[in-house]
Amino acid sequence: MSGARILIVEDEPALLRGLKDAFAAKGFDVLPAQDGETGLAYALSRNPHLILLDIMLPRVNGYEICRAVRERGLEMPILMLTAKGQEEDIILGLNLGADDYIVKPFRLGELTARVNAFLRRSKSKPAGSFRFGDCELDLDAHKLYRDAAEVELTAKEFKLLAYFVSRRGCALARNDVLDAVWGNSVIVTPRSIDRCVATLRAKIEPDPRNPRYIQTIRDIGYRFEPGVE
Amino acid sequence: MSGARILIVEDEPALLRGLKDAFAAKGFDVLPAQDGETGLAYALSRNPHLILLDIMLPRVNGYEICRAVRERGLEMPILMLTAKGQEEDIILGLNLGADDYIVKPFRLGELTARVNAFLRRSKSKPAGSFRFGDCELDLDAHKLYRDAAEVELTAKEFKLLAYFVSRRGCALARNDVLDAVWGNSVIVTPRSIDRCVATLRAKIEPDPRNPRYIQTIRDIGYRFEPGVE
DNA sequence: CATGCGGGTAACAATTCGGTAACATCAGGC
DNA sequence: GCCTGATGTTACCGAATTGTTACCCGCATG
Repeated sequence: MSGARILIVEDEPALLRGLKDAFAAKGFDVLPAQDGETGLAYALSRNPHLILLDIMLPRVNGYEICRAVRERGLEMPILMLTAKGQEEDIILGLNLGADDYIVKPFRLGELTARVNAFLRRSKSKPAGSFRFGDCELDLDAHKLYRDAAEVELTAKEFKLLAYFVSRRGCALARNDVLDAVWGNSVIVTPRSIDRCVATLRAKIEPDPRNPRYIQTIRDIGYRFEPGVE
Repeated sequence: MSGARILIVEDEPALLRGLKDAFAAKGFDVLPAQDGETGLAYALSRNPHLILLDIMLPRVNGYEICRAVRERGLEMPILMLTAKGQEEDIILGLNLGADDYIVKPFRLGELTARVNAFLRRSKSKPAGSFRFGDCELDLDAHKLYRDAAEVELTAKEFKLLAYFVSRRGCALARNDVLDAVWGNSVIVTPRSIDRCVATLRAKIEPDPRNPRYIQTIRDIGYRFEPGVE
């Protein structure tokens, strides 16, 4: 998480300095702003990964900054940081597109934990690994393990399984699967899906004749259900 | 418009009920759980779009649920909801993969604003689900649950029920139903509708001979009435 | 060039779904 | 209360969908 660029907009010099030092010490790249105008300018021009935003600011207040940022389609997390603890203020802030609303005085530990929580979420991590039943799909290494033994998957099978995993629990129409796994430009018989599903089942299902993970929905397509073990 | 599915895990009956009613009134589909064990089972099997999680729970506590959910690669927002306001608790919760940590007592308005903020941010726009009586129709998974038990629906039945749900409370002429569910190109006997309605009733009505949800309007067609509880 | 493999198609079997028909029942008009 | 048309119910069958097996084509490799 280190290396993330955080914009901190806070007009009180002592607090701004404290926050700046604290986050810088944790390895963040801090962008400090002492008033609303420069804060907004930074938000729009420097593409911070996250914004800590005081509300009571000279020139442009935090609400306006929040709205302006969202109006331009920017979607980085915004954490409002303020002494105004009235419920209406909080709701207003959240409805303007803020993601969190932290009331002063706050503890630094909690603040950084919340910041990390948001950065963790916004960091896209398509890779990783996923476990279901006695299988583990390693998305980084492109490998499937079953009971700690590696199972060979062909490229198509892997892509299909990865797609299933990413949309677990959802009914997937044949056309969606075709678009996502085969690509919408290629022209293949829809039966190719069934074929590929069959080979996948043979490799991951405890009982391929009675599929448990890859269920078929007649007239629709398939659904991948890791389920509860 | 069907709403997002929210899992609420809370052991105090009064609070659970209050939250359930409040969110249901806002159009959410609420999945209530009174203890950690069922909460975890729901979280893993029912794919909620967001989880409200009490920490102090009988059997399995909120931290464990949170960790178990994240370990399986599930990424829905988790909002912890608890009386433990110590900074260490908050940090622990957030580091375990929770997205927000709300200290009791809290205001309902603030809670719903935070819930909305997270749902707004979640990228995919799921179709959501819809609850009526003891049934829940999951539009994403193409599944129907009745009393937490899955009921198998055929593709036609599902499409018909989904259409009914989308036009709940309206009188629906046979021709409208035919166009919407069968497609205006296919030519079928109007009786096919009755047939399909009959099988649907058998699956969702408490007393299929005295339909409560799918009412027939003589000489017109049908009307789906989820009713109030 | 043979060989092996990935993966797509074709053919066949098994299953299920959904339409239709036929009969029963119900509701409303007279 | 009877008649009539509309809807509920049941049974059945054709057809479409999917599972399964076999085969073929293109490509990489030695």
